[in-house]
Amino acid sequence: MPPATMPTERKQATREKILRQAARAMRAHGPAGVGVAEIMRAAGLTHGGFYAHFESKDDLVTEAIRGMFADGSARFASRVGAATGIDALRLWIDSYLSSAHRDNPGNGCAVAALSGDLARLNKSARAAFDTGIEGIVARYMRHLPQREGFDAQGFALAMLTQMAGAVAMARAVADQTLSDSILNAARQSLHLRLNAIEKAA
Amino acid sequence: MPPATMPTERKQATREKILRQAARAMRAHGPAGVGVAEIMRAAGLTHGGFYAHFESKDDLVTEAIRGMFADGSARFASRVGAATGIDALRLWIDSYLSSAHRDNPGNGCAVAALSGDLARLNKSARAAFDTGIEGIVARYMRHLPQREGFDAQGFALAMLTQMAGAVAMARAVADQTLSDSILNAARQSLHLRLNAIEKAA
DNA sequence: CGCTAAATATGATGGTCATCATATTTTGGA
DNA sequence: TCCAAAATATGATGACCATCATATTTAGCG
Repeated sequence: MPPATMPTERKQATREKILRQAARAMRAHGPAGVGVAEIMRAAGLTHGGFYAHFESKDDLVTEAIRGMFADGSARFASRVGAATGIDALRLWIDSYLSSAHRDNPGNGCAVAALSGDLARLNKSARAAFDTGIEGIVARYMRHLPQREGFDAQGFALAMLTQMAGAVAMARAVADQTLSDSILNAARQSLHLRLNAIEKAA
Repeated sequence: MPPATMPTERKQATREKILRQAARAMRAHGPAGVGVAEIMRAAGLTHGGFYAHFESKDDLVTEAIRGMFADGSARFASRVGAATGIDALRLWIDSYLSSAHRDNPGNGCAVAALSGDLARLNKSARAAFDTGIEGIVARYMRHLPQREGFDAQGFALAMLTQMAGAVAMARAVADQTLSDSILNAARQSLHLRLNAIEKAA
């Protein structure tokens, strides 16, 4: 009989299946826009067993947010490949500000999908979000020059808010032409700024 | 007896009181995060009379969004005063990316407050949002140079997504220092871009 | 093959919400 | 002062949701 702190493999797998579906549904419909029963159904289970895996829905939200940022980290690595420095960021920007990302919030960036909801979530969810954002900023900074007179952290933050804001707004508007213009404008703007950084090297 | 198409003044005033409270509460807690009863209570009424003023909650949401953009237009004029051109935009950026705006979503910009929720709202609410965004872009463009080789509309869109994204993220994070850094980074970034536009004149 | 504990399912409970039918109050004119 | 119509209030209905108590199923071990 394994102790309670060492869950069996089946339970662990089920927990991860729930988390995956929760992360997808919450990015698509908002944490409050999806019910426990629906998540469990998507995971191929029924609603009652939920509390064997999570203390509460709030607990699930927090864990799902952590998972989203982990996914995002993997996505960055996969999209950027072997590129480094400004070139890596250029690849990432084009992938992020794409219609594919806009049209698939369930598998996309947590910041773009959830920024609006987070102010209404509890402390632990917001702490998980903070940690995730700090991770993203650190990642961007690794690809930015560290030199006098250039605020790499400030640039990373501005870049992230620009990208997430653009995708959120591109999802919000109803008119597709306007939506495409939003993505293109942000992409253009970021490439210009990266060119300026490179030239000033 | 006035015809139904000419509402009495009292009814009109009540309708506007409801709309004002709805706009405030929805920006603070999201359209789905506030109930009809709560809005009516904030307006000094009880929940049942609501349907004498609005067809449905969705109808209220749409009308409230329209009102938020009208407020935003007035706020821009008031903050910018007599300034024009890039100087006007500089004043607006500093006002928008302030802790005062971040800490008061109920009276702030609809784009920053609602972008995340809009993808989940119905068609008419999203159409009202589109119209509002087009108005903002037109306003920004009036203060930008119209010259060859400069995409004023693109810049206006990029500026709006940067600002709204930064405020949304500044509201989302729990750590106040990080939140302040986000606002400062976006402000810095926008001022640099405006300086470049001015210098290239 | 059968037993035990873990894992999952069923069904219920209390709460909240939008909506609406009906009742009461308020207003402005005779 | 009183009345009709408009404006607002009361209370109910059905739907949905998180949570939980209890029942059933499944997996591994003897």
